[in-house]
Amino acid sequence: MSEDRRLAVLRAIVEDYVATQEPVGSRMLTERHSLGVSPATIRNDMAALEEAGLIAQPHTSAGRIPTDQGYRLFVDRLAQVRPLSAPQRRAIETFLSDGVDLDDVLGRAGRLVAQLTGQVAVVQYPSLRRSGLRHLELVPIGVDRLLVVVITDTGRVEQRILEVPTLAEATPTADDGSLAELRARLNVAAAGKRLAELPVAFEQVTNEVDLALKPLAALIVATVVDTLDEKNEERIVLTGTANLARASMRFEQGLGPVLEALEEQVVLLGLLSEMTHDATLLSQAAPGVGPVAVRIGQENRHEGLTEASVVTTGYGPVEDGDAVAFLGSIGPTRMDYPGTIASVRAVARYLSRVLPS
Amino acid sequence: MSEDRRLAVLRAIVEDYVATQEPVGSRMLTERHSLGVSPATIRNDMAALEEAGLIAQPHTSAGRIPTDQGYRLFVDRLAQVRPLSAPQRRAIETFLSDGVDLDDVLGRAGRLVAQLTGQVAVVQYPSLRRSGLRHLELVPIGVDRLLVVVITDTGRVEQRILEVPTLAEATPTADDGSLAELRARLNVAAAGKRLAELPVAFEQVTNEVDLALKPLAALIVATVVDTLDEKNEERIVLTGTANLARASMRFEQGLGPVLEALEEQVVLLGLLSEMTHDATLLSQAAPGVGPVAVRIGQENRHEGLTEASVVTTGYGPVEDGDAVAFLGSIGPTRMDYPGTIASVRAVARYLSRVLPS
DNA sequence: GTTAGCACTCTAAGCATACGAGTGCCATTC
DNA sequence: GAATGGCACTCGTATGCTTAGAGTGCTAAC
Repeated sequence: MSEDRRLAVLRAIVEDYVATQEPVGSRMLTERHSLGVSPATIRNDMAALEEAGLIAQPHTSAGRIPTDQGYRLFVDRLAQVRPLSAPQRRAIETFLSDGVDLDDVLGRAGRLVAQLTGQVAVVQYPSLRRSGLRHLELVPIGVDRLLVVVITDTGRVEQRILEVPTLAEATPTADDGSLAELRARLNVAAAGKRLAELPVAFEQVTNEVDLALKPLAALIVATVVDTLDEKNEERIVLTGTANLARASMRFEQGLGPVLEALEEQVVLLGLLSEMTHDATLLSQAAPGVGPVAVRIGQENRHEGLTEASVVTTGYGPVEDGDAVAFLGSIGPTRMDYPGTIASVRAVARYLSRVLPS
Repeated sequence: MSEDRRLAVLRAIVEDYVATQEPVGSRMLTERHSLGVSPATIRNDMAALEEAGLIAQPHTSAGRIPTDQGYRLFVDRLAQVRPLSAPQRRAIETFLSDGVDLDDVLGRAGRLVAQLTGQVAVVQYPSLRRSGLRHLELVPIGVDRLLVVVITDTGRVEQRILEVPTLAEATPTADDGSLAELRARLNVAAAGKRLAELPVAFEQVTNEVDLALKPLAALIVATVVDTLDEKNEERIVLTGTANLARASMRFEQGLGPVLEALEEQVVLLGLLSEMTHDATLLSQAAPGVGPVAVRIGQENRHEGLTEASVVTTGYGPVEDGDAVAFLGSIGPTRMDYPGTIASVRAVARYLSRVLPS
């Protein structure tokens, strides 16, 4: 009994099932794929595959469908990379480079992935902590408020309004002059640093600065640090939710749980960060391209996502082996893995190229 | 035949149908509501209501369900305002005031509406054109780029990166000094103006400024104007899409079309702006509260929304009779209109109060 | 190791029946 | 004239039954 043919059968089952959405039997298989053997032989192989937990039958007299483990094996060893067509690539590139700012570019990236994969796209904004600070701006508003604007080298802009009831009293000289000084000092201190390193750098500034400015400086530093707080630092865009509805029949339990899971950004963020660090899930790191991570069905620890698979990859500059941000596609376990992987990877690559440098 | 009782019957039908999701017959009606008449009488009334196009029966031997026009009449004349409970109000207020910045506050508002109504919430960011400019910031990036940050008095921050290949040449003095001057001039010119009026004000600055700075100034002005361009100026957040799935059975045609419609921001924006100007759809403008607009089923011109109703109201400061932005809730035609209206109105009110002033 | 044949299983589809909720109408009552 | 009780009628849904077909597992032959 040839091991190779068994795997060929598994691949055929996965491909057919993904294409037709229906359990595939031994006869169909021999008809559609030229395996060179009879249905009976296939049946034997299928029995073995089922024994190995790679396929299963929904009910006794139905064809086979791949299990999560079957998909896993398919993705890891059987899937053939199918690069996008040249026109597709060009479309991606031009569409992305038309973006006017970060919001726009990431929005476009999401729409691209959603359209290419026919699934839900998820795009994570560049991590604040891993970004560098490009500029810190302080804008006084009225008499007792201060707008703190943080601009990263990845193009993210975060702002926070600061109530400074003591702005006028404690720093009577805090006209634009001394505020400008403070701004200049902070910017110098932050130059070239990553945002995660800022607290330390800023502390020094707080110490060096005029006594009168100290409380204000401390407040500003606290705000910036708070802005970088784990909870607030990540931001995610979802696109293509409508695609889910079109594929709703593919979810046994309805898409309620799936939508719920997707709506909880916490869940998504957890998922993404897990996938980043889980090396065993990384698949086919082609040369020159970041690895693509795939999570299949139950591998997502989340209850609402047991019937879904997630395909992600990093984009943007890579630092310390970790990419700055991630994007991916989410769909039913029975998805077109090669196509999804190719799309996600392509968009990520062009996105990295287009992003403000 | 009492006209009053007929309307009472309509109200009862709407309320029962919304509650049970099933066509309501004459018997049920007499059992659940004390109308003081027999089923036979109700049947006569129902025949009249059907004649008037206010109710219909899905099939010959089923109960009646309200038509879009039936809901319309219910909303306009029969719905009783049901204010939220005191704890609910307090919850809204505290939850909203915990927001740290505009993004956060509007996100919270969306989640509130979604949770209160059990439907999809839509929140429009304060219109840029109707906002005032609080501050315009110019940040040089590298040698040939300029980051233009526009901060409105409604708390919105929009940024755009400007490629200025001639920054170094055309304005060799364009160190921080002359840039600061330009910034100062622009800010002075813009003081107190609404963003829509900026182009005119800025043109003057462009004329007054040093010859060397002119091209740069023109470029900046063009960028700001472009940022305010109709297409880019509006931004919308959707929340609670998962709620749709839970109510998916209420949409005959599945929620595919609905999700598609919601995902097209253009559609939503059109809808919102139409509703703003369509006075005939405004319902019950209670004293001291902005009017709430309701669109029912086919009244939404959009194909995907024929089975959906939209409830919106303005929030934020009112200028020239128009609110600065809108928020609302979208659900199946068979929704709890009084509840939805109350929730939307309440959140809008507190939102207006909490927003940065 | 592969194949053909065959009995067996189980689902989906079709169909006929029965049930019941609800209506419309008419004759009757107040 | 409005409200009511009674009654025949409609029609969708649930139920039970049968059938067709796809697919399997097993065994014996190649």
